[in-house]
Amino acid sequence: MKPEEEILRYIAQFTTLSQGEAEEIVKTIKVKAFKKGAFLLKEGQVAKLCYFVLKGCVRQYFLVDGEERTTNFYTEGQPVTPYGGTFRQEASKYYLSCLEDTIVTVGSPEQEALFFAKFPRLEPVSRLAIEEELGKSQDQLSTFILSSPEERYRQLLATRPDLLERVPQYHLASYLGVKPESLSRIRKRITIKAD
Amino acid sequence: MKPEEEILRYIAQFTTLSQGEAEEIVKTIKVKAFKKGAFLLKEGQVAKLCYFVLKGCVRQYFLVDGEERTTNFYTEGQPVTPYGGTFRQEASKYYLSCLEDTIVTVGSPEQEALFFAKFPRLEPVSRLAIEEELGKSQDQLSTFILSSPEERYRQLLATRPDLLERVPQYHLASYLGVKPESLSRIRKRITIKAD
DNA sequence: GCGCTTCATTGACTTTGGTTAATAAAATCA
DNA sequence: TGATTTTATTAACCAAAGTCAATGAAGCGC
Repeated sequence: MKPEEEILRYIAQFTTLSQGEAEEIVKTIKVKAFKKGAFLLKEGQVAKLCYFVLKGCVRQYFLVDGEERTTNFYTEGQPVTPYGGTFRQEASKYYLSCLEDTIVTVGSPEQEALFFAKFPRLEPVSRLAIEEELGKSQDQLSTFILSSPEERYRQLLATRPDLLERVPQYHLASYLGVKPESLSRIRKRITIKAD
Repeated sequence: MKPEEEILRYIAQFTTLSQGEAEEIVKTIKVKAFKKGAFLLKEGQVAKLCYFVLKGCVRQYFLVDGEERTTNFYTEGQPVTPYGGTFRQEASKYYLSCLEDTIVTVGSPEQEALFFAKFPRLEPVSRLAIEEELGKSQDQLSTFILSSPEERYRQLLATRPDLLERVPQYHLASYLGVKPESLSRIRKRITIKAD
């Protein structure tokens, strides 16, 4: 599968695209590659662009007292919608940094307008997609917040096992809201129980 | 302010409505009243409707081992978008229960379609509104996960002090991800420190 | 208003995560 | 490869949340 096609798979969740539409979309979208360690967004910048990960892994985090707090990992097939992305034009508190060499599509509000002018049918579909993301985010909020760190780790293990492979543990710890030492102990506890 | 106008205030965040649009909207929307203790949604039901709270308070929660875990409180001026609301027609794991006598607007996908047919200008606006909610949800996730329960309580105190008045403490505890006993101790710690 | 039920607080004890520091393992790079 | 840096684990100790149980306070129904 060519990386560009990843976005078709995503759209296919919400609607059935005609052959022509699919080809047009692949032609229309802008693809950009980032090296490991590169930033899609830095704190203080106004997020003007939206992304969709075709390949690689992007980590979202912000700083508290100089310490990084990871809030999300975006991997293949996930849209990256930095808060204030299109509507509020505010300085972002988030960083978006590539944990691997990463390929994304890039969308600006202007492109988006052109895109919907060309494919008006997809405007409501896009709303559905965002509603879906909202639902997921709220689901994550509830399952994560109301769980212990150990439950959160198990949850992560169940839902995104790929992350355990490709993301350093101290970033996962930050994401789970614990210190690396604690995550280490949690892992130990779990393997002992598993015996 | 008539309760119906609450929804105009919400929309005004995202766009400026003409007099005529505002009147049409107030005429178009469906309003429904629920008694304290009534359910807008129960686990296992397919959420077909979306709500917007005009007056009162709705608690969202789900069950883990028979125990309620509160994930949100919706009060005046907040949209209630149960996951799967419009797109996925899946059985919900959430309950939506009224903590007070509550007045909401009710929207179905069909009504929504009619609505956007009448006000096509508002379709992209609605998308912005949902993006905004998504951003808030993600922000909430990050600030909550990465805070201690005490910080979370202080946060709640700062952002939604009304909830402390109108919601029983054990529901707040559940919302903060701690046991009622712990919330009690947190409150004690804080008042002692405040001396 | 009285009584009952529900909710909030407190105490003793356990479990778990934070902190600090040392060490081991792994990744990186010259 | 070998040396250096980064990341992961372990230990000892402290603080905070969970658990269990008892007591007070508040809310509600009759």
